Amino acid sequence: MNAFDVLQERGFIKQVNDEGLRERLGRDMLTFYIGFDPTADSLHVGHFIQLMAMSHMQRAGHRPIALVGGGTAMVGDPSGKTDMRAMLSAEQIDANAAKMKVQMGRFLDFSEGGAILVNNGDWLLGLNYVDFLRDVGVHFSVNRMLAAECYRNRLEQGLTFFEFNYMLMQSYDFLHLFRNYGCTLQLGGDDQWSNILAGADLIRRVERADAFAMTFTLLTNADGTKMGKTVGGALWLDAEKTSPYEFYQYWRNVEDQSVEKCLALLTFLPMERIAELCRGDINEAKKVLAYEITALIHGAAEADRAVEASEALFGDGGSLDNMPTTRITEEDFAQSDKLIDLMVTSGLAKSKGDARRLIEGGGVTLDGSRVEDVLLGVERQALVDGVIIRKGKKVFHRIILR
RNA sequence: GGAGAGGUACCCAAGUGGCUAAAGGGGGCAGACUGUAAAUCUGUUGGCGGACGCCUUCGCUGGUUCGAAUCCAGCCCUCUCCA
Repeated sequence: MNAFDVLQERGFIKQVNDEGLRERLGRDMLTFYIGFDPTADSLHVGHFIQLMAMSHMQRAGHRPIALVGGGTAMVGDPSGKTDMRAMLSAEQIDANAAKMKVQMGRFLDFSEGGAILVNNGDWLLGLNYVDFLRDVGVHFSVNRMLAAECYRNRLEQGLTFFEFNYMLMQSYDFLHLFRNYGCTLQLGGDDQWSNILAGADLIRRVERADAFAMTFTLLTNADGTKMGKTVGGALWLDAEKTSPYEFYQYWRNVEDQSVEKCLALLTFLPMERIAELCRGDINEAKKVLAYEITALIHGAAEADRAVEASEALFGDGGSLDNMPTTRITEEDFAQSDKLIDLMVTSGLAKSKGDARRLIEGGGVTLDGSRVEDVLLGVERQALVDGVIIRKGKKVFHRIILR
């Protein structure tokens, strides 16, 4: 099946610069790339959707290049941002890039003849300023750049010349990959549209060759806000930063309206199967969604454990072994046996005041019974056996004295 | 460099001497209703102590005052117009 059709059917495609792309994807093996900013030490859901797209493309026979922006991260993309980004050191960027590659390995086959990983720092950092201006800078019209959507709000907030150059750097990346790997297609999030287009235009001008641009839909909730936000910030793909249980729960709680979209974009289930699932009990479809995504990111074993823990808490049966657990020591217990203190040490409450308010509001349960007394102490023996504190409907924590 | 406007809690935003831990909205958290969904309604949203209480907070540093987010001085930062 044509990779273009697969991506379109699944709802990935937002914009394409040239109608001829579909035909090319059906006829030739194309080399394409997506850039990833190594600004954090883990990928998140926003990257996830792009990795899925790359994987679909690779399965259809095209060659992916994953570009880590070690050079561009030194500047920071101003698109859609309201402030200049914090600048990262070269060491941080390298460390982040290394972690990201491991995560990408779940989606891409980096073996011989497969996907390629490159770092644009390799060619950007050594550029000569004047040469660059003469070779690349001449092809850019400041007037047009300023008119671009991606700079609009920055014109009000203030945009430094430093950041203004980001577009040239990313465009040069595309040109470089075209020259060295025959890369003719760049994919990315829709916020990258201007940057990607600029690169394709550069190739057309300098090399007189076809270059394609395609962007993906942003994963949003029904109300238009970005999906993948959690209390702690982003929903990370790294198990250390977002536990498989939390990850599973996030998808288990996705709003009904988004289930079908997420199944199409974030799992490899066949479209017929997805349609069938969504025609049935949407709540069951959501379980499949959560399981599939978790298995994709963390492996089937972790996904099973997340399901087990969830069933233990929300349904009957299942095992409690996978619940977030805090162990306290005899000294901790000697300091205080108060429930509110346990809630603070386990992270269920930000402060004692917070814990107290939660109890007063009737939001805390200890081993299944609602807590009424703010000053409640917990028995030593109960703690040795392990108590389960529940905050609200969904947040559980086990505490064991040891 | 010159002129003007402004910096208040997670965000937006009111407040211009005591009644202000600081209106209102958003967001967050919790309760009710549900399906671990959405929508809706209610409560809550600085810290510490059982409560009456105490401590810290309105860009920063000093000052005036019995008393300051609020008045004064200096400094830092942001925006707008001019150069």
